[in-house]
Amino acid sequence: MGRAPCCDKANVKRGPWSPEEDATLRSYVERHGTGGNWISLPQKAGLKRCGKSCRLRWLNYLRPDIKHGGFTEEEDNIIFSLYKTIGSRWSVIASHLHGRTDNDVKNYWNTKLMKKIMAAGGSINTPLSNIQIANKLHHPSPSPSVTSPPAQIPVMKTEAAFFPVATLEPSFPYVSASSSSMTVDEGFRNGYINWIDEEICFEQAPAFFPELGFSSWTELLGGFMNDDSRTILWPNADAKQQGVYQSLYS
DNA sequence: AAGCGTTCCAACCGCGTGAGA
DNA sequence: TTCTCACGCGGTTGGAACGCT
Repeated sequence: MGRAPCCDKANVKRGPWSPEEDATLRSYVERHGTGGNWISLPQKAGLKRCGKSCRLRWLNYLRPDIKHGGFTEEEDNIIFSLYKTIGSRWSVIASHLHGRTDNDVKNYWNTKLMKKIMAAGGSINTPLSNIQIANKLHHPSPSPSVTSPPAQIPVMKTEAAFFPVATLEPSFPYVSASSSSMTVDEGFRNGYINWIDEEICFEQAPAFFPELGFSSWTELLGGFMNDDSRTILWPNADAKQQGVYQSLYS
């Protein structure tokens, strides 16, 4: 059984928005705000649209602070840098670009920037995402893979247990400066590890590898490697001082 | 000018999350 | 504690616009 639809599809208009609909929505939101409820907004505003559709139209197109037009080189650099650090978390990336939406950034990346970078000889190595790690737990495979997992894998609750990303943000970016990077073995020896939940690290980790599809910590950490494949993109020192990181093999 | 393939982006879809009942 | 429901997100799709032959 599928998910219940958010609205009556038969009675709502779909497809491109007309200028009249744009005007109606803009006028309504400017006068009344969203009221914290997009679902009921279309009816109040007199639009035959799904609430989700209204929300998307407003956020991605009608909002007054939206920046339209081409991306600057500075924006390119920010997107590329963040993508390499955190992967396809478009809303986070967009939050670093004033006036850009996640949809904008995602489209720009998929249609232009990625090709531009590849054409320039760049490599696009992203961290092994939280979802990918968690996906391995729930969908173990014999051979490790760093390709994107199938969409919509229900792993989010597990993800939080593995990677306390929320604890780290907004100062989460890994540092890759040579002074802050080290080999995997050094990392373990020095007791910097890890992002992984304490209970799992200390009590369950060794048993996890076959199930996760990894044969070692090194393999798991491969997704966080620098381009030279020998050093880790390492979390910053602040996070360590905050006690977020604990020794695995101390 | 017509036909075809490609690119781009607005919009949709379905899921996880979190607030509140 | 459990359930419900709206929100926000990332992935995907459809079709208009564009470019090439």
